[in-house]
Formats: sequence, structure tokens, C-alpha cells
Amino acid sequence: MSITGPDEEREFLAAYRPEDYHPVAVTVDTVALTLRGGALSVLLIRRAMPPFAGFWALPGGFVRTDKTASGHLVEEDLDEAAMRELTEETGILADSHLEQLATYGDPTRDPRMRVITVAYLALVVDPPDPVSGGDAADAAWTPVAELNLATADAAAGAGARRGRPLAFDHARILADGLERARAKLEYTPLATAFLGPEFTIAELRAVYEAVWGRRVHPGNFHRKVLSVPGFVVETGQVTERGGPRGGRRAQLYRAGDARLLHPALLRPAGEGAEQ
Amino acid sequence: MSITGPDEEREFLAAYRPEDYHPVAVTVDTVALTLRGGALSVLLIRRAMPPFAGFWALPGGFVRTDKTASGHLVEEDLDEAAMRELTEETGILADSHLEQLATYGDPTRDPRMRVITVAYLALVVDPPDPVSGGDAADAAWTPVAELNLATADAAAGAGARRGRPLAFDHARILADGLERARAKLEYTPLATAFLGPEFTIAELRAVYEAVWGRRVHPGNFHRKVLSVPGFVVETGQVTERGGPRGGRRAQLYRAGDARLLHPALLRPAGEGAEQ
DNA sequence: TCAGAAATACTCTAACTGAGAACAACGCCG
DNA sequence: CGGCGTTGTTCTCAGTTAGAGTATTTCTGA
Repeated sequence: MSITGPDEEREFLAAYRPEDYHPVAVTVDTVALTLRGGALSVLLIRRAMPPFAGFWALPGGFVRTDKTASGHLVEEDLDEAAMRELTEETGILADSHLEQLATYGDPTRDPRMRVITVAYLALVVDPPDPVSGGDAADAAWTPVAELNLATADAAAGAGARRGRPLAFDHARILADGLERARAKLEYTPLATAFLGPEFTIAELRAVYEAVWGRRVHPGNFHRKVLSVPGFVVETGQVTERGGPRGGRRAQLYRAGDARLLHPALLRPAGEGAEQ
Repeated sequence: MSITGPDEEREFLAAYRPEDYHPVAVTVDTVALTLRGGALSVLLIRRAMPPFAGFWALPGGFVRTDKTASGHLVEEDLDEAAMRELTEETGILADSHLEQLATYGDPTRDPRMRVITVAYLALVVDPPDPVSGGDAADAAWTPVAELNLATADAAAGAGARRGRPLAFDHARILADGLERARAKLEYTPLATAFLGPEFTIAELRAVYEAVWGRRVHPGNFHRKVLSVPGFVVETGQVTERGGPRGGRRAQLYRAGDARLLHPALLRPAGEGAEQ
């Protein structure tokens, strides 16, 4: 199906009239989430360069459509760009989960020029401390609760209220990422992407509690998780020790092969929450 | 928070090195769905220009970042671009619903150059026949069943099997749009966006059946719709006449103010379906 | 050895589900 | 005009799932 050719190329260029166009830049930004000490945390970098120099922001950068020093053409897919930028700026590998979130193209979102950004959601298991690189002056896992984000709706325009304000429209992107994670815990086995290969039901419950920001009834959670076919599979092993303050040893489970949860684990309808 | 200025501009340009970059184009493509004669249909255009000249494709085009004849800078948001292109190419207005779907950036997806496209899902109520314009040689509402799409997974690489193949990766985008619509019928009042301001429960059920491609139990559907708070509100009116082959007059309802359906209307778990 | 803690199991009631039947109101046609 | 098929609406019933609370088991630490 190769319909490329000189004729078509000419047609296109005639219609394209590059001189009439302002350049557009395409970037990727990643909402990387993890659990650290029981708290849902997001990976932020401190911007070294203007605009928003000194502000915290989501790690990300330009999609490569350029030539290297050797003149070789670099063309990467958007997912690859997201992973590359994450590693370049923070040293963190998005090895557990990576999915596209949404694309933000408000003409005023970057004061420099027209920048359209494709946002990603990444989950990372038990990550090391980040190592800042590239345009990042610093990088850190930051508990989401410390950011004092408004709700997704309210954060849309204003950005974070108190706490550290984020650069650009990153407060909104973060809010959208959090909402996506919260929603997908309900009907997919996404929670297992926060955990290592083997985990207990209590650890799984801790993921739900951290992401949803709510207490979850241990007994009912246990029953529901085990009743969903393919969510978790028993390993037959138990933990080496009980909890640090006593308690029974727990069964260890592995993630099953289900891609969707039937029935779903719905979050309580009530409003409240957010810690 | 105006951090724009000559210094920052210079910084940015120093890092950007435009001469090292190949141009990137950003387009929008829209999966516009409607119900015509009870069949779920998608709006397609026939491409006038290469590549894929003569192929059917989703309506869409370049996001404006250009100067008009008067030299005025045109900067539109992505949503605006999607609506504009839809109307330019087909004459159809996305007045009922418009939401972003996903962004596709495979470096090989357009044989001409690097084109990143932001896909949208639009729903249209009782639309007229399209009027082709712009780069479209033709435009038509096409029943989705006629396209013989594979499932979302299988369609990813190969595009449509039999039936008319779509240009670029539009078969995959369409599959993703259909899956989004099917999923959102479950937990949002999206189905009402297929209907006019007043509708009967049976018409609402017809939307679910057309989009899901499955029969839905009339009695249970009725009960569930009325039991979800804020999904529909009674108008007190009834239809002028019963059905063409007899039958009782139906109560008329309006869309309620719920944004989420609690409890949700889950589609039957079974596989099958697709008409 | 005991108190507290955590994992797991059980109980109860309320709510919801799918399947089917029943009832109500209409158009059509003889 | 009156039965009949059609469609809208309500109801019944048994099976499943939900939330809340409690009980039991098996740990740790004092």
C-alpha cells in the first residue's frame, strides 16, 4: 500500500504552504505514580529553564523528530518519547504500566509558542530516588496529598491552590491522571501494577486506600477480590512474618490474567475523601 | 504569572535549534456517530487528495497555527479544530457531544511526513445528509456494521478486513471510538446524546442496542433506567401515537442532570455481539 | 502468657440482577 | 366495532452482590 511518490509529495506541499504556518511543538508529559510509605506519590521535577524556572512540573519534553549529530533521522513513537524523557530527566523507568492520558492543546498553555502535549500515566513499582538530569534541576517523589490539589474540575483553570503550584497546566494534567487511576482501579486489575510480582490482599487493599484516599472494609475487600475471576491467583506461600505490630501471616498472591474486573470493585459513592 | 520575555525566548530558542528538527504536523480526526434508521453509523469522507486518494477516511485536517490573508494569527484549541474540520468537510455540526479520544503518533502512520493526530468522538442527533467540502470528494453516513471491522485488538494493525478499507490508521481510530462509546453507555448518560430533547425509554433502549449490537431486555431496562437517579426525568407527556404496528403510547422523558450512572447499566458479559 | 494486631471467615439484611409473566393501551384489519 | 397482534409498563421470583458487623485464627511484642 505504498502510495508515496513524487506526485503526491508535490500535491501535499502545494497544499501545506509551510510559510503560512507557525511551528508547532509536540511534547510528552508523564504523571508517574507510585506508593512510598503508604502514600500515593507523583514524580515531579524542578524546572531549570524558563518559563516557570524553579517551578515544579511533570517530567517530559519534546518528541524527537530531529537529526542526531550523525545525521541519522530519529523518529520515535509517542510512548517511546514518554519513557525516554522520564528516564532522562529522573532516571526512573516506567516498567510497570504506561498508558496515554489525554492531549492538551490550548494555544495559551505555553507562553513561548504553540506547544501541544500528549500526557501519559505511568505506574512504577518500589522505585529508587530519582536522579535529576536534562533540563531538570531537581526531581522528587512527592506525596499527592501535599500538593493540595483542588478537585479535577476546580483545578482545571486555577492550578493548585496552596502547596506548590505546578508549571503550565500540569495541575490539571495531574488531576486528570489521578482521576484516571482512581477510575481504573474499579474495573481493571491496575492496582497490581503498583505492587511487585507477589503481594498480599492487605497490600492490594493499601493500594486502593492510597489511590482512592478512603478506608476500605478489609473483610469485604478480601471476599470481593477473591470472587473476581482472574484478578489474583494464590501462590500457596505465606509471608515470612506477620505485621510489625503482630498479626497473622498473609497468603501471597500473583496478578491473574484478567484484563477487566467482573464484578467491578466500585468505590463508595460518597463525596468526601482526598485523604 | 507572565514569565514571558526576551530572555526566556532566547533561552528557548537556544535549546530548540529549529534547524535540527523536522516539521511536525498536528491534525484532528473525528469519529462522528449517529443513529440512522436504527443503525449505528459513522461519518466518512472520500479522500480527494493523495495519499489514500479515493479511500474512505474519518473527517479531519490540520490544526490551525497559521496566518490568514490579513496576516492575523489564527490559534485554535484542539476541540475547535475538530469541530471546524468536521463542518468544513461534511457540513455536519457536532452539537450534541464532543470529547477527545486519543492521540496517534506512529512515525509511519502518514507516508508524507510526521503527522500526529488527535482523535475525537462526536455524537450527532438526527443529522442531515452530509455535504462534502474542502479536501473531501464525497461524504456519507455509513452503517458501522457494513465496515466489517475486526475487533479493536485485531483491527489495530491490519485495518478493516473486507468491506471498504479506511485510509491511514483510521480503522483503529474508529475501533477505539466505538469501544469508547460502548463503554461510556454503561456508566454515563451518553446515550441521551444520540437523541433529541424528548425521548421514550424504548428509543433510549434502541440506542443501547444499536451501539452495543445486542438485544436488551425491555422490562429490566425500563426498571433500571428509572431507578438511576438523574438519568431521565419524566415530562408528563406521552407520544402522539403508538407504534406503526400498534402498541401503547409511551411516556416522554428528558435527560436528567446526572453525569454518572449509579448504579451503572452494565452490558452483558458474553462475547459475541457486533450485530 | 497475655494483650493487641492483622488476616481471614462468617452472618445478616438490603439491594440489585436476569428471566419471565402479566397487565395496559394502542393500531390494524376484517 | 371487536378481536388480535404489538408495544409500553409493571410485577414476581430466585440467584447474586453489597455493606456492616462480628467471630476466629495466628501472629508479635511486652
